Amino acid sequence: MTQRDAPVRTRGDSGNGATRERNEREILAAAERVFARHGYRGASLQDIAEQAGLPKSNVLYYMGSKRGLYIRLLERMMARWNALLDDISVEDDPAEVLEAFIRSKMELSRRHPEGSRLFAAEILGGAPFLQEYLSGELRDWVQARARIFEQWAERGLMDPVDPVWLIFLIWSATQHYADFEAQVLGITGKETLSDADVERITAFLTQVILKGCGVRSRDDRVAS
Amino acid sequence: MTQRDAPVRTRGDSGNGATRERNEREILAAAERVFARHGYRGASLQDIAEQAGLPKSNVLYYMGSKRGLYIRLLERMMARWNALLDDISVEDDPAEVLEAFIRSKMELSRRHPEGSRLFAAEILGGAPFLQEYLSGELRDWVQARARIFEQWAERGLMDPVDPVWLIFLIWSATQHYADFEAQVLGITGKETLSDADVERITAFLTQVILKGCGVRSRDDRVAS
DNA sequence: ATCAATCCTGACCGATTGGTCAAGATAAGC
DNA sequence: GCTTATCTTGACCAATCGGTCAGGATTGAT
Repeated sequence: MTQRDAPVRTRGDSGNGATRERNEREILAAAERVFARHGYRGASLQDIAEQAGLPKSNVLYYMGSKRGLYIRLLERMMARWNALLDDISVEDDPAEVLEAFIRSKMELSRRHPEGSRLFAAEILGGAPFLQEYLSGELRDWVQARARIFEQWAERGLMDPVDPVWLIFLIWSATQHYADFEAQVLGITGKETLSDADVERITAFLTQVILKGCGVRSRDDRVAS
Repeated sequence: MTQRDAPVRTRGDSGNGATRERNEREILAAAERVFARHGYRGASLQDIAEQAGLPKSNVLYYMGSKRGLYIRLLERMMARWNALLDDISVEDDPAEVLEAFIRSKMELSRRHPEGSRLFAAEILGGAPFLQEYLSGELRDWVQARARIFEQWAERGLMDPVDPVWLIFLIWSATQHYADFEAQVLGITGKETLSDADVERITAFLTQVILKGCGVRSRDDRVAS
């Protein structure tokens, strides 16, 4: 019952510190795959350990517990997410902002499909570990964006659509290609989605959503 | 290893047949909840049995095996899905068809949120039980719709957008409110989505998607 | 070379997993 | 009232679960 100290590596990170780093990376990658595929309960440390090429004990040595490993993965994904949430202002061009919004979200789903699916599985299961984040940080972020969208609408730069539903629309449409990849591939008959496919999808979503919201570029504001 | 016959109830379904029916319904409902929340691997028969108010042995008596129960639930959900896939023709009005498409998909997600999440969890896990369905039946269905959308575009009734991406857009946007319910509620601060909320969301999606695809009603075809 | 800290892992733990089975309870047909 | 088929369930099984721990291997500083 004594607390096992997390190994603190103050110095000498070269040498075998490289092993540690590689092992941790391998474990995190394997765990992300397994948790994404089977959810928190359905994932087994044995499975994760095998995919990481390590004995199960070693996984626990590095990560402490299944729960801790899972939370660490969630936090890593939230960090990736926050990294692309730069501030926007009412003065920005709606078309540019929305396109950048769609594009960056699409890139995130593409660059980290397993993390995206891990997040999806967490929400699907009722978000037991993320409820605070959703109704706290993320909620504030959404509210802030929503207010800007409304101001754009007041200035006639876009239709007066409900900004929160708009954000959900963009999230769902972009996340779909990571979370439902199996469905997309099965229906299209492709084995993978190429960069060109993703580019076409991004362009399609941008076009439909911007047009659908009546977004006018700042340049042709006069010509309604 | 002898095959356990599925109890065949040829006659006398009244009387205690009602018990059977009620038990089966209860088990299926409980199983849908548990599988949706935790995925196939993460769900436990013990949990399902408790939620159904029956001993675990009884669940196995009715359903045979975990795998069989899961497949039965998937098939029930596919049946619900197929029930609203009525045929459409090039002669139909694109605006009407697309709105009905969005609306019926939205209603399905609302009426059977657990089933929707069960389906989502299956796809998230790589669709191990549904791959044939996806690359078979469903693919054909999508291709057929896609061809009609293209013909509408040729006739100038809508923009020449890629019809498959359009179908995915509608699927993702509507399914989002069931699958990511926890996120939607957390961010909006609501406890549930009311009928009025759903109606507003449906109207929003219809408006944005139809406008975004440049759908013109058959009536004002002349006035482009 | 020595010593202490860190790393690594096989053996093991109680709990839980999906599934089996035998035996008792219940109901229907004659 | 008896027989037969269906229903119900606690006891039980091997396998796997997350986690612990002792102790050997490895490493870096001196």
